[in-house]
Amino acid sequence: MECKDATSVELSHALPPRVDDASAFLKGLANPHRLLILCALAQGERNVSTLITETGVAPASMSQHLSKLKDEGVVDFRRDHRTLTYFIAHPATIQIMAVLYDHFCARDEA
Amino acid sequence: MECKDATSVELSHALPPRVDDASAFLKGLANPHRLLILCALAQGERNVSTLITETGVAPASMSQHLSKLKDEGVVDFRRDHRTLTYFIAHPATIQIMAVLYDHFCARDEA
DNA sequence: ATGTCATATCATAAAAATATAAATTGAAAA
DNA sequence: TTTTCAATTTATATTTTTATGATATGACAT
Repeated sequence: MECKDATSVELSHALPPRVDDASAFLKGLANPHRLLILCALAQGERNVSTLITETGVAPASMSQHLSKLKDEGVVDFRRDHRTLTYFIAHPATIQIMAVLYDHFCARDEA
Repeated sequence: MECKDATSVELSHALPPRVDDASAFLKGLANPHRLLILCALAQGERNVSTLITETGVAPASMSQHLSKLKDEGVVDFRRDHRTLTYFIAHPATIQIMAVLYDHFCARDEA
């Protein structure tokens, strides 16, 4: 059996034991502000101040969102002098955003 | 510019106006029971009783989950005699589940 | 018309997610 | 060592999500 792509058979047999992890990961992305943050990070790494400016999300809220994204392994950060630089750490993130783009942006759909 | 796949440029420019819709769609999938339901539906259409048996989700809860999935356009149903047959209505759903499979099942990752 | 069965809806309670304001940390400049 | 600044943490209120039990709907068989 091929294992590179997911068929409906694999989805229904292999995914169920992992639905908790998978849904936790999806929950990490399933918020407008976090998607906005990830759109910014998709262009390249950003420090927190920049993310706050670019997205308009309030500082405390930003910290909480970044913390949640970090907990789920979606992003990671590095310390540069006294700023924290965040970046997308998980390849699945970009893949899922690509599906969203295809669905909501590439075609003109309500 | 190519439009078939999403680059980081497209993600950061095209997705932001649609983050509310995109995150609503993701929220539809971001629950263990709903993922379980979708895994069953990935094998083929199912009536509600079958879904209840296969997933172990309680009837009232099942109705609410199906209702939410329907609201987001993830699934749709058809009436057969006196049972309702649900099926996956959105192609993006399978694509996202395939990404989850790749990430959580194809590789052995914690 | 009555009963049965599949499914949905309602009402409610408990848990999780989110935003905001205030206080804290901690690295670096002065 | 005091100040400053970036970012986080804490506390709290609001909203959203979810599960459960009870009730309702609606198609079909009797």
